[in-house]
Amino acid sequence: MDARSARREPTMRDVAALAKVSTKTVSRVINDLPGAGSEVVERVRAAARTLGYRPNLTASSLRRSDRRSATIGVLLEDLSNPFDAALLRAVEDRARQDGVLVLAGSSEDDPDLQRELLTSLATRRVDGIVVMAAGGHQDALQQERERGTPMVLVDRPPTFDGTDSVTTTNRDSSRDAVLHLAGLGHRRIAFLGDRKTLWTSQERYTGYLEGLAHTGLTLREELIRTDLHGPDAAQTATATLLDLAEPPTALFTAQNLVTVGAMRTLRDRELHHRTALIGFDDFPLADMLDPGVTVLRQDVPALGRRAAELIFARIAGDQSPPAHAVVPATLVHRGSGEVPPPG
Amino acid sequence: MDARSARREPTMRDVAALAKVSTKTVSRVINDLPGAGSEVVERVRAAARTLGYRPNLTASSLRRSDRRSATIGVLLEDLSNPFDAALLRAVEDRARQDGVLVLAGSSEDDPDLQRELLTSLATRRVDGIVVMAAGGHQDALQQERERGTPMVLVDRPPTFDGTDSVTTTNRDSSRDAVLHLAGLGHRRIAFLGDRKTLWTSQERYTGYLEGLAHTGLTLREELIRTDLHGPDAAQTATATLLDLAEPPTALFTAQNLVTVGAMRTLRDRELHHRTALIGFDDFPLADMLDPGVTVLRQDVPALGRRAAELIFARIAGDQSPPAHAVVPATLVHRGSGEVPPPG
DNA sequence: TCCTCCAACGTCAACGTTGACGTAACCGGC
DNA sequence: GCCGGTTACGTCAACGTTGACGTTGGAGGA
Repeated sequence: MDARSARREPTMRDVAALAKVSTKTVSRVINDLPGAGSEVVERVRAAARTLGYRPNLTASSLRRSDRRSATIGVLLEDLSNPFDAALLRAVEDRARQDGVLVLAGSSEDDPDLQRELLTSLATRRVDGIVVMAAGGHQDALQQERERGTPMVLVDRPPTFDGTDSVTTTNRDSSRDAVLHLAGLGHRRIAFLGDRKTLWTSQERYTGYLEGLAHTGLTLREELIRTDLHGPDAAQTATATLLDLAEPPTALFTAQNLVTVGAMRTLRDRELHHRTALIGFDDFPLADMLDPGVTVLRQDVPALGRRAAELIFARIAGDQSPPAHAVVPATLVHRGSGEVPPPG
Repeated sequence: MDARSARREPTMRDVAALAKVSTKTVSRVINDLPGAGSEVVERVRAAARTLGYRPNLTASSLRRSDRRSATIGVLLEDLSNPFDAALLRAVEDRARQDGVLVLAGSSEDDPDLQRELLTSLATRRVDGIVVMAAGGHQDALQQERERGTPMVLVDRPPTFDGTDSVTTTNRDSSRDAVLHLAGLGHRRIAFLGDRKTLWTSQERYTGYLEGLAHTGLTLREELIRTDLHGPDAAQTATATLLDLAEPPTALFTAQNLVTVGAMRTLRDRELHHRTALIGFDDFPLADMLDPGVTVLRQDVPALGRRAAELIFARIAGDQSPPAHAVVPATLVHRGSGEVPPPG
């Protein structure tokens, strides 16, 4: 019960002394290496058990030739965000298979903070890093990569060469959403997007444009709202859209919280059954609302799994050219995206 | 771009050679210790910069007298669960202040898996552990604690002595919810609970009983449903309740997913405006539903912050008697809990 | 002038472990 | 009985860093 200083952790030397062998032999037994007789193995095991010996991985990885720390870093934007949390969990599940533990951090989408976390991981000599790149420059990531650290980018691709990535079909799926709305007869489809610096936002906007172009709709600048930071901004932006002389009949909200904000305004104005809405990113209870919210659902576990597979392949020494995996998002029809235009 | 084996990480020796000083002096400069002249400091800094030197924390912590790894472990039930994710994030935020990184793991509420993760953390010599104890025995936790590892339990208290904990007012808040419902005139208040092995479930059930007792309502066994594992079980359980000859007029759902399941059934039967509902644990969009869902909201960030404060105090050597912090949950009125009994 | 003291360095060993290599004992074969 | 090979150990040094403890030179005081 005392402070940890009270008891000293037993070392191989202690075990060796008790088992009356050399530390090297203890090492062999602990690591299941050949070169120890069965009787000695038993003696060492017994000694380790009675002392409560547990190997010191930091010492081990310092000395080992492969230098593995059996630890990887996962740098996301915000661990409390359900999207990020699901990603982390998927990576963790894969890591566990290899007995690897995960150091997790939130970059807050701040390149400086990300750089700090990156060096923090580096000083701990992690075997690899899975990272959701913060907006703005990726200098720190590139530098880390050029030092040879295995790295995989998730959700957003690298702006430099030679690094694996796993992303969602942001552009194609956004286009599909617009096509779906246009197919119902909507002609004035608004776009509400997140911070423009985010790659995903840009892609989804591009997809929106492609959707318009494919259906021969003209782009109306007044129907575009970007840089919406959180639900409140989205809520007021939606209000300004609905106040237009010719308001949109359908909304494409390119991010989770933006969708929520837009929904609030529609609901306040009792337009939720008369204005179509498709959101990017699924969220819990989207089906319980009235109408159910039609969304583009990302396969987050697949995203994480893929990223984990890639990083572990690189750690294992895979030298193949950089992979850029793309995981499809699917349109989930729940009602809000199926509201027809008035008239 | 090659494998990491290509380039060797520069060490203090390399920096020392370039700056023409001893490694010890480099150590002094890196750690901002006195005993290095300003000119030498500059030379060493320059050398470190040109070589891209970064200290090796594993070697450092192996050698240092305090043995700090500047890393703590956080073992939760499921990192992808929003509750757990918010907890992790709160701990991370506090940890960052001390330059400490967080090793995160999901125990799946499985004591064996938790034990494995625990030894994984132990071999990495983490400075402390924040853990959401898995149901069943806490032997592994107790053993780890008895070895002297600083430890704080969150959300569920220890079944052994001498360890800090942070929990929510499960019992009192549950009682308040029942009192609130009874105050509106409800006489048949059902209880729907999670796995009975969970301490939180038991507490919430006890609070329910206290609530009944305080208002002179008699306990009706047929209104109790426990061991509901996820929304589906809750959904069917709610159906059986509503099929009773004398169905409940109010539901107290003691967990997140149970609340969701109950809501689905109420909605299916179009009883959501006629049956009162209070749930334990808030969830996103609870206010967007119709009616808004009245919940007992736990202050998850406070829970995490408190746990982090406790663990860092212990790591810093705090020897005061075990603390058992309790964070209040608050009743958030949104409508579903304010539905009066029929008649 | 000499001695003390301190700042600014350096030397050495050790943290717990493992790679490289040494060695003694034993086995089978001729 | 000797030789080559193998098995089961042990010895030693090193991984990168820092604590303990030197050493040096110069400032300052008596």
